[in-house]
Amino acid sequence: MSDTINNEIMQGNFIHDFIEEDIAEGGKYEGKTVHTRFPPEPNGYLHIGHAKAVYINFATAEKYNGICNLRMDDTNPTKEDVEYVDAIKEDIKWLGFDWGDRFFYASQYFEEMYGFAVELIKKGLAYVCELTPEQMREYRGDTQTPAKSPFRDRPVEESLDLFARMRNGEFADGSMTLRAKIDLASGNFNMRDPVIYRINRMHHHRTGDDWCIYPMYDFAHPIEDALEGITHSLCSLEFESHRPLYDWVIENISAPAKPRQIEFARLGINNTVMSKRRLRLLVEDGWVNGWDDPRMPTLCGLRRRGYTPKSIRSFIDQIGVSKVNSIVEYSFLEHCLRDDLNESAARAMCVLHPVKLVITNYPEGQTEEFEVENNPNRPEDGTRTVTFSRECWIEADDFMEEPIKKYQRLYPGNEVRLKSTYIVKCTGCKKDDEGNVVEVYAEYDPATRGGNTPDGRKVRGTIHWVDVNNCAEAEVRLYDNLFTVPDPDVGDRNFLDYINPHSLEVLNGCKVEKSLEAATAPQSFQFMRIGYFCVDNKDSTADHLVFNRSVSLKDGFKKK
RNA sequence: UGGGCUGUCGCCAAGCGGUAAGGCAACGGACUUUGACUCCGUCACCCGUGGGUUCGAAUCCCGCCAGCCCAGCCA
Repeated sequence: MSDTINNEIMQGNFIHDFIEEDIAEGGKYEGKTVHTRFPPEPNGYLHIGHAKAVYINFATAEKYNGICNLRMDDTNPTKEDVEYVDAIKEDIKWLGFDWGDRFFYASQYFEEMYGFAVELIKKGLAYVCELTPEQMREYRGDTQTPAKSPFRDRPVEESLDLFARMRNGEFADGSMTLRAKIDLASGNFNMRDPVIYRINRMHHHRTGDDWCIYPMYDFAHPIEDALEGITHSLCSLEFESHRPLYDWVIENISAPAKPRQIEFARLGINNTVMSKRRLRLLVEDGWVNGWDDPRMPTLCGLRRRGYTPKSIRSFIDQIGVSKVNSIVEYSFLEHCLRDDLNESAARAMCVLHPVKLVITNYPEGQTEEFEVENNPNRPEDGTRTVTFSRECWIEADDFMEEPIKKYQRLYPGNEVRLKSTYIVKCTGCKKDDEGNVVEVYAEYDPATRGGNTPDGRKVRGTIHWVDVNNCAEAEVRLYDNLFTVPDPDVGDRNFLDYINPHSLEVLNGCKVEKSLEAATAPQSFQFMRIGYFCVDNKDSTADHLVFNRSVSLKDGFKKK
C-alpha cells in the first residue's frame, strides 16, 4: 500500500467492532490475517460511490495489517467488457490503492464452482429444475404463500446427469436451471430454492465459449471469497438479505474458509446521479461526452474536473461508515478538495472576464519582472516570474463605477493592490455607446513595489491580473451543469436535474499567465465554484491553478 | 402485507445505563498581498414516537410511526 495512505487514519466504525470481535474470539478467526476484497462487475466505470467500497475494503485490511484483493465479478458476460476491467484497474490505482499481485476474476473459478454445485447435488441440496422463467415467477408464491417447486424431489442421479448435460450444451438457453434446495416457505425470498446456475450461451470476455452455464452471484460470490481466503467480505446494504444464502453456501460446500459478510450503507450525494444504469444512459445517449466527462461523478470524470485522489479518500474517510441510508451534501466533497488543494496546489493567476486596466502614470514601453510565490503555504515550492507593464487584464467585476456597500476593490478614488506588484488608485473608466465599461484607469504608486505599503497605510482589496503584453489566451469550458434528462422508465419525469449542483455560465476565453501557455494550450480549464481551476489535460497529473476568490460578484460577493 | 435493516442538529456522524464528541453547511467577529485561507464565537435542555424498568435511559424492554432492501434464470 502506498505511503500516502498509511499516513491517513481511518475513522473507527462498526465494521472494526465486528472484526475486533472476530479477532478476540480466536476460535473462529484462528489468527488469520484480515483479508478483504473489492469485487466490481466490469460493466461500467467506477464512480465516487464505488470509491467508498474500494476505500472501506482496502483501508480496513490495511488497518489490521491485512491485505485486499481486486476481483472482477464476471459471472454475467452479457453486460461485461474488457474495456471496463482496464478502466477499473486504472481508477483504483489512481485512488492510491494497490492490490499487489492479487488480481483475480470470478471466472477463473468456474471449474471449482461447478464442482461445488455437483457436491450440493450429491448431498441432496440442489436439483435441476425445468420451470420456465415465467413459471418460476408464478410458483414463487408471496408473503403469505410458500413457493412451489415441482422438480425439487428429482432423484440425485437424475439431477447429476442433467446438470452434466446442461454443461455439455444439450439444452436450450433458459430451459433448465440448477436450484439450491433450501426452504420454499421462507419469509426471505432469496431462500426459496434460489437458482444457482442458468443456461445462457453468451460469449465471455475471458472464457470465451467454454461455458454455456454460468453461476449466479449468490452462489458464486461466497465461493470466490472462500477460495481466496477472504476473512471479511464487506459489501453494501442491499446484500443484507442475501447473507443467509451466503452463509448457507459456505456451510454446505466443503469451503476452504469461512468468510464473514458485513454490510454497510452505500454512498449517496445530493444532486448527483449515482446509478450505473443512468450514468450509462448519459454516455450512450450523448448527454455527456463520455465516461470521463468532467460533469460525471465517475472517478475519471472527477479526475478531469480536478479532484485529487487524496481529496476523495479524505472525503470517504470523513463521511464515516454506518448502516443508515444517507445522502451526503456535495459541499462536503468540495470542502475535502479545497482542503487538499489549499495545501498542495500551485497557484497561478487567471482572469476569466477580462477588462483592460491602464496604469496611466506608468511609462509606456516599460516592463518589469516580479517573483511570485507558487504556494503561500509552501515557500519550498518556489516562485515564478511574471511581467508587468502599463496595461493588464483584470476581472470585470473587480471594478464598479458606483460601488455597493462594503465593496473594497476598484472604484474611482479607491486604492487596491495588484497582487505582488503595486498599489494602484482608480481614476475612472471608459465606456462604450451602450454604457459597458471597456477600460479602467488607475495610477500606480512606485513606492509600493512588491505590493508593500512602506508608509503603513491599509489597502483592503487585492486583485489578480495578467500582463496584456505577456499573457496567453486559454479556452474556458465552463459547463452549464444544470440540464434535464428524461428517464425512459419513469414516463415524463426526469431522473436528473443536475449532474452536479453547480451551474455556470459558459465563457469564450480567458487570460492566463504566460508561463501557463504550454500547459494549457490545447486544453481547457475546468471551473470549480470554490475558486480553483485545474488544467484539463486528461491525465492524472492535472495542474491546479488557484484563483483564490469566488469568481463573480453575483456568485461570490454578498450584498449587504 | 412475509422476511431483513434503519431512525441522534439543515447534511454526515460519535455515543454501547451516568446525564448529547467531531466534521460539513449556516451565522457573527478578528486577521489577511485576492471578500480565499487561518483564527475565535454561536448553532440538539435533547436523541422518530408512546409507555415501562431504573436512583438515573439516546443507550435496556414493549407497543406504535416513518423510511430503505428482498419476491431477476442481474450483481
